[in-house]
Amino acid sequence: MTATHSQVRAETTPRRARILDETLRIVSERGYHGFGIQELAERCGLTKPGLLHHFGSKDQLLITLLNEVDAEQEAEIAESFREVFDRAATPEAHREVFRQSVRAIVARSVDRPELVRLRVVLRVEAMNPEHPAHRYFLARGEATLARLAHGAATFSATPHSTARLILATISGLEEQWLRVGGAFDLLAEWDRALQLLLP
Amino acid sequence: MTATHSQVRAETTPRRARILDETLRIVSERGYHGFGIQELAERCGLTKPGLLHHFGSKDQLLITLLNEVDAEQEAEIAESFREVFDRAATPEAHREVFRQSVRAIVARSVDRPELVRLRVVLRVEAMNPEHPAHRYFLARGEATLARLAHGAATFSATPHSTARLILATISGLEEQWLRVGGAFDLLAEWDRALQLLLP
Amino acid sequence: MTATHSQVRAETTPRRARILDETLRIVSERGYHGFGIQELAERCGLTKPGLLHHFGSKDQLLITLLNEVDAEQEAEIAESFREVFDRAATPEAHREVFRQSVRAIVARSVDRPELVRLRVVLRVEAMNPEHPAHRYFLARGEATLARLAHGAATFSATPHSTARLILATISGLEEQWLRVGGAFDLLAEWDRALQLLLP
Amino acid sequence: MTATHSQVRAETTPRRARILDETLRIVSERGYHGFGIQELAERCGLTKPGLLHHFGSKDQLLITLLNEVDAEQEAEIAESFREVFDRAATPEAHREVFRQSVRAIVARSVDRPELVRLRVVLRVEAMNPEHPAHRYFLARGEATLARLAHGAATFSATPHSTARLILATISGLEEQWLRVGGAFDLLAEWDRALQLLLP
DNA sequence: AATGAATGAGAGTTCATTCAT
DNA sequence: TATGAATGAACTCTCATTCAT
Repeated sequence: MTATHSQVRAETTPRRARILDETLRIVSERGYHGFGIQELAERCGLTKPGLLHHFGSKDQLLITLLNEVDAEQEAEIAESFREVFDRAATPEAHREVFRQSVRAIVARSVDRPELVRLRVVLRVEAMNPEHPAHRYFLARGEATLARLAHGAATFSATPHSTARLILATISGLEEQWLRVGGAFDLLAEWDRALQLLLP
Repeated sequence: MTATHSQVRAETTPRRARILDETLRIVSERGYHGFGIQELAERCGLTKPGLLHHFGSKDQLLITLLNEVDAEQEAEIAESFREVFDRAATPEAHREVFRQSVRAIVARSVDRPELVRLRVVLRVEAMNPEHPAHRYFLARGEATLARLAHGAATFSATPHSTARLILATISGLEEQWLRVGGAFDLLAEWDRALQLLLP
Repeated sequence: MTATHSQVRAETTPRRARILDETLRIVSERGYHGFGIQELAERCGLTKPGLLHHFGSKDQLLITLLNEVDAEQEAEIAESFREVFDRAATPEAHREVFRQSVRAIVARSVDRPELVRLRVVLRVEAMNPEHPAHRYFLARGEATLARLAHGAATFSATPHSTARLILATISGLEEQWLRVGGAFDLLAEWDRALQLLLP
Repeated sequence: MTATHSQVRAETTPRRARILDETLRIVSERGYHGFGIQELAERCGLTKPGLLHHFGSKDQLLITLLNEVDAEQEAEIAESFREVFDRAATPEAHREVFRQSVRAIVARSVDRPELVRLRVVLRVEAMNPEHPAHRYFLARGEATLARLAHGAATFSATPHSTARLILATISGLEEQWLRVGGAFDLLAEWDRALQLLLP
C-alpha cells in the first residue's frame, strides 16, 4: 500500500480532498462537537462560506467524510475477507482464515492511526441519538457484527457471541493504544489475544 | 448496597447533590462538549450563575463530578479487591480470586449503566489533550492497569499484558452494551470471555 | 392623555421599555425582515446577547411588542367603544354613536403615526403564513371585524359588509396617509368618507 | 384577453419569462426582504449566478418585474379608461363611465390575485425610503391618484378627495380579501361600496 | 445562596455578489 | 448562457463567564 498525500479517497477535486483531510484530522482529535467550521476553514485556507460551499453543512461534511472513509477502507477489507473465505474447506481451515482476516484488520489499523481515532471517537460520541452520525454507527456496528458472526459460524458454537467478543477486544485495545499514544505494540497484543479467543 | 436517592456521594448539600446528579446524566448522554450549562441549570431548577456559584466553572464541575464518582465507586471496588486478595495463598487461589473480583466489577456495571456511560463517553472524549478530564483519565487508566497487573502477577507470566487485555475486553463489551441499549446480557458475555482469557 | 417619553406600556423596566420603543421604531420603518437585531441592539446601547437576554428571540420580541401595543391601545379603544354603546337606545342613536366611535379611532391614529405605521407594515408583511405575526393579525383582523359588525347590527341590514367596508376604507386611507408622509388631513378625509358610508 | 402561459409579458426569452414568473410568485408571498435569490434560482432550475446573469442584481430584478407587470397591465387599464371617457358627454354619463371603469379595475383584480398580492405587498414594504421600489410606488401612487381625480373632475366638487377615497377603499378591500384567502366576494363588496361612494 | 443583567466570543448558516471559465 | 468557486458581511442565536445586588 503506497502512502498517498491524502488519507481519503482521491476521486474528488483537490479542494474537497484537502477539506476532507483536515476534517478527518480535526474530528479525530476533538470529536464533532469539539471543533468549529471557522477553525477548519482556516486550516484549509478558505473562509467559512467557502468551505460550506462544498458540503452544505457541518453535518453533511461529517457524513460525507464517513462515507468516503468507508468507500476506501471498508470495501477493501470486506473484499479481502470474503475472497479468502471461499477458498477454505474445513472448519479448521475456516478458523485459520478467520484468524488471519481479523488479524489483517488490526494490522491495517496500525498503519492508519488517524482512521482508528476517527472511528473510536465518533463511535462513542455518536451513541447520543441526536448525533449526526448516530444512525451511521448503529447500522455499521450491526453490519460488522453480522459479518463477523457469519464468518465464525462454521467453527464456533456461539458465532454471535464470538464475534461480539472479538469486536469488543479489538476496539478496547485500539482505544487503549490511542490513549497512550501507541506506546505498546498493538498487533503483538492482539496476537496474544487471538490465541486465547480463538485457540 | 442500599439504594440511595442520589447516584452520587451524599456528603454534600442537597443542591450540590442534585446538580451533580443532573450533570452525570447530561454528560453521560452528550459528553462534555455536547451540553451547555444553560440547559443543565434549567434541569436543576436554577439559573446559570446560580449553578456556577457552586462549582466555579464548567471544567470544575466536571472534575468535581469525576472525583465524587470515584470516591463513591472506585474506592469501594478497590477495597473489596484488596481485602479478598490478602486471604488467598496459592497462585490457583489467586487466579480464582482475581477472576471473581474482576467479575464483580462488571456485575457492578450492570446495575449502574449511567456510571458506565459516563466513563465510556468521557474516557474517549478526554483523549484530546486539551480536554479538562484528559489528565484524570490518563492517570486513572494507568492506575487501574497497574492494579490489575499487580493482581495478576502471581499467576500470569505476562501480567501487564493480561491486565491490558482484560481491561480492553471489558471496556469494549461495555461500549457495545451501551450502544445497543443493554440488548444483550453483559455479565453472561463477560463470563464467557473470562473462561477464555483466564482459563 | 399626556404624552410620556415612551410609546409603549410603562409597566416594565426602563431597559425593556427602551428596547420595545426602538423596536417599534425600526419595525415600523423597515418591517420584521428589514432589520437585524445587531442594529437594534446598537440603537439601544447594548450588545446582541444583551438584547436577547430580555426577550429570548427576535420572534418573541416582536410578539411581545405587539401585545404591549395592544394592551395599551386596543383595550383603551374597546372600553370607550363599549361604554358609549350601552347608553344608546334607538337605531339612530346607535348609528350616531357608532359614527363617533369609529371617528375616535381615526382621530387616535392621527396622534400616533408610528403605531399606525407599525400596524400597516406588519399586517401586510404578516400575510405570509410563515411570518411570526401571521396568526396574531389573522385573529386580530377577525376580532376587529366582528366587533364592528356587532356595533353596526342595530342600524345596518348588512352589518358584516358595512364593517368590512369601513375597515377597508380606514386602512386604505391610513396607508395613503403614511405613504405621503401625512401630507393630507386624514381625519377630514375620513369625515367625508363617513358621510358617504354612514349617511 | 387570451390566457397565456406566463403571467408576465411575453416579449422576452422563455428563460427570462420563467424567472420573472417565479419572482412574481415568491415576492408576492414573502416580500422583497423575505426571499433569497438562492431559493428563487432553485425554483427556476438554475444557479444563483445564472439567475443574476439575466438581471444584474436583486434590485434590478425587482424593478424589471415591476415594469413588465406595468407594461402588461397598467397600460391596458389606462387605455380602456381613457378611450371610454372621450365618448361621454354629460356629467351623468361621465359618472357612469367612471363607475364602470373603476369597477373594471376591481373585476380584473379578481382574475389575478397574484398581481394584486404583489402590488399590496410591495406597496407597503416600499414605504421605507431605502426600499428599491420606493420611488416606483411613490410615483405610481401619485399618477394613479391624478388620473382618477382627472376622471372625476366633471361630476365631483372634490375630485381629488373622491379619487383618494376610492383608491383607499379598493386597496383596503383587496388587502382584506387577500388576507382571508378570497373568502368573500370582492366584486360584490365593491359594487356595494360604489353605490355609497358614487351615488 | 442565588439572581438579573450584560458581555465577548463564537456557533452554523445565509446573504447578494464577483470572477474566471 | 450559465457554471463552480469563493467572498465579506450579515444573520439569529448560544457559549461560558462576570458582576453588582
